[in-house]
Amino acid sequence: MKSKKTGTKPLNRQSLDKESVIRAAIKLADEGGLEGLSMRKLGRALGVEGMALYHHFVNKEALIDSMVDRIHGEISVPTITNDWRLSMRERAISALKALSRHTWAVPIMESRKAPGPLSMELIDATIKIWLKAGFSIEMVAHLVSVLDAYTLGFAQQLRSPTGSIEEEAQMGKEIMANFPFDQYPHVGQLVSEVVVKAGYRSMKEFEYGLDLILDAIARLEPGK
Amino acid sequence: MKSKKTGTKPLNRQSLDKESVIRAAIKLADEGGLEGLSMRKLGRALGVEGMALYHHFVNKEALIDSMVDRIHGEISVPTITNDWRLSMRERAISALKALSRHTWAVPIMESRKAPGPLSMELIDATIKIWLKAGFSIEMVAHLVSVLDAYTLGFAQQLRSPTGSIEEEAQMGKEIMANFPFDQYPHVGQLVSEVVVKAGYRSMKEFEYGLDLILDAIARLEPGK
DNA sequence: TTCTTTACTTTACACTGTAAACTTTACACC
DNA sequence: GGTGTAAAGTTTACAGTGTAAAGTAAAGAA
Repeated sequence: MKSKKTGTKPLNRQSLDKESVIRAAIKLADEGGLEGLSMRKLGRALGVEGMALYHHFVNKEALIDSMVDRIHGEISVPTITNDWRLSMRERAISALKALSRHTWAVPIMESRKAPGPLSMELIDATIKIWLKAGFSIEMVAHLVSVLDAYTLGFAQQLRSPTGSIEEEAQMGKEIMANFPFDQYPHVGQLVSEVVVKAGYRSMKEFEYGLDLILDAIARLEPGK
Repeated sequence: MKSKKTGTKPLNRQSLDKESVIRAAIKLADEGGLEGLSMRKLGRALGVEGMALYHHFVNKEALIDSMVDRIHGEISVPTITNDWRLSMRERAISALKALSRHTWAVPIMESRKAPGPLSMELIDATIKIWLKAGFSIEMVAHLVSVLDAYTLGFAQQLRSPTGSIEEEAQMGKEIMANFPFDQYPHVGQLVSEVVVKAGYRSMKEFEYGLDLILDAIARLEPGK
């Protein structure tokens, strides 16, 4: 508490480093969801007591912040081209892929208190492209909002309670077996004629809405 | 376990009924989020021990299923008119209002194992309108998907960690105060020129994207 | 009065996040 | 070397969680 002349900071032995903790935490969450991630389990996975993690993260929230930022980092930062449509299409598809790899992240992607550097990087590059395409800053806000909302919402809809695709297919059949067609005829039609098909709620389905929105934006392009 | 000739079912004294439990649970979740809702707290709010609730719901999941269905019930079922655009616009706005009243519900709206009757009612009526407008059932699947994804995703973005609007405004100022403008110039521009303004992330912002999508759909209308 | 059914309570258990105090280790400086 | 310091990891503890299992009480039927 008194003098601290030691300029060189002592970097003691450490079996834990932030990066590997975050990686292990994401792995656990991928397997068992966010509620399947506990500090003790995570510690065990790293060969350490749960409390040891508190030397690297002030609390679980901080750890989750880092996890979320790393997911943002998995979304490919759009490169500057003269084709904003292509850039944005790729960005959205990359985002959806990242989110479906880590469905636990979907509900918390946009609602963290402290946006990390990777997410800032991504959003900055995105805005830059819109501006380069000639849209006003107010317009850019609208465009980012609508595209991110659609992507996030679609990813949300992918989150099934079962998890695996096979289980979902199995469940779909069970639902069909005793579906009250007389009560909800239109849902019945949609389920039996469309939903049951493989590929529903797939990347193709996502791209349909994405292109619909991108087309609409293209019609707003300045100078068109 | 043997004979049960008693035709009249004995409805003993009961201080609890499903409906009021669900209402109280929603109130608790509105105030403290889903993670602020515990069986014991809910019991306390109802003047009863937490375990008493398990006579009305097999477990907490079942209770949450009921809560979610009730939120679906707060979304106004679109009425049949000859103007699908108006119906769908109202439906989406009503949905967003319901979701912003109950932000805890957003991440779990579409991912429940057992869709309740109120949500089935709503989706059935919605599909009916699309079909009446002349869209094919495959197309209806696309349209429902894109509109619900956008609505859900926008609601998701409304979920702030702080909760109250005032707190958010306060936080916005703090962020602005030491924002690294040199590092993320474009985000900086967007934040300082658009985000800070009141009304960003408001119903108006939602309607912008909504109309963009509805316009795009209108261009696909059969016979146009 | 006694029996049955149901609503609710009590007790218990394994699990959660994390505060506080402890032990161990590694280096800096004498 | 010895000594001091600080960080890394462990132990213990506490309040809170969902819920299984067993107990209690009250209302109606016989």
